[in-house]
Amino acid sequence: MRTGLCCLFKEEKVSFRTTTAKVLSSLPRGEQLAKLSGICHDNVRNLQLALEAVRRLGIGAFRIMSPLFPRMTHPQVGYEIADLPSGDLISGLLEDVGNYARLHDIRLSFHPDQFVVLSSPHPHVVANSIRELAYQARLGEALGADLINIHAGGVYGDKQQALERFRRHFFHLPETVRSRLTLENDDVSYTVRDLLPTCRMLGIPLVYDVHHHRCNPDGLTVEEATELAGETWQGVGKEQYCHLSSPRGGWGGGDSRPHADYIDPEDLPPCWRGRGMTVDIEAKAKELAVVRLMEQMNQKTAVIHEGHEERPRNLL
DNA sequence: GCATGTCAAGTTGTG
DNA sequence: CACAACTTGACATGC
Repeated sequence: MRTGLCCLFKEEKVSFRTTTAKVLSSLPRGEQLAKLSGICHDNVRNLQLALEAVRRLGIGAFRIMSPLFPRMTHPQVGYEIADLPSGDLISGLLEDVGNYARLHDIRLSFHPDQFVVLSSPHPHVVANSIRELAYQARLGEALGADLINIHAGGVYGDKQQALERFRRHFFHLPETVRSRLTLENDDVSYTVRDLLPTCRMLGIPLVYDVHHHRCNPDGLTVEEATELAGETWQGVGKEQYCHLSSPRGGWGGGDSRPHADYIDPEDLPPCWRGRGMTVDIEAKAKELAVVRLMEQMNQKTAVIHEGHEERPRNLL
């Protein structure tokens, strides 16, 4: 089992810049592109720093923030890397980062946010979603990221019809997106059981979020869901991907959806240990939470193996 | 300097 | 019916 960090750091000196469409709109095009160029350049350099930190900490995967290149697909102020004054430099750096990730076996992924909805009945929503996915796929190509993970989206009163629209829209996606796209069970609408048929039909993998599954159960056990989701990865020849988090206020009454700072080791499914899989740790303490979980697992493993510490990552 | 309000986009569920 | 939650800053603005 390899652990993954999501987007940000708590203590490491890595940060990503952004800007807004509103601010950009007040500038002439030339100044817009100059400003964006500086931000994108800084962000790619920080992505390199992020991967160096991830490697140093023994983390095996990193989820890249969607706005690495902010507002790139915005209808008014959108742009291409080639439009930026430092475009060539930025493209070169992107390639370097990708090579670094490959060299050190750091798995990279994208997770577009809630505005990407392929099941929507509104054509403009779907069109915007496709544009955003194509942007993330271009970055994925440049960086060697094998995963763009999304949710199935809204239900609109009829889940089966919404999934049918999802499948129809899937075929309008460029191959660069289709070969990377994965579907994740969410905490209000779509369960593993809901998504499996669509994943099988389209030949796309299912990212199993065990916290969402516990908030939004479907009759499958954690072990069954892990196995069934795992089968969808075998067809595409990629290592299974899962998400793990702990509820901020515990599993007792109240809303258990908000994420806690750290992972309660009790929430880690025992059947995940020793399994060939990547597990993104969604916790507010970011890299501190990933490191703490790995330490706790090592301690447990060390006890099991009577004193042999420093287990290789893939045996965790 | 520091505090505060704002930020492209969708959908659902709550008050 | 309006608004917060998803994730969470970072930035621009104004004192």
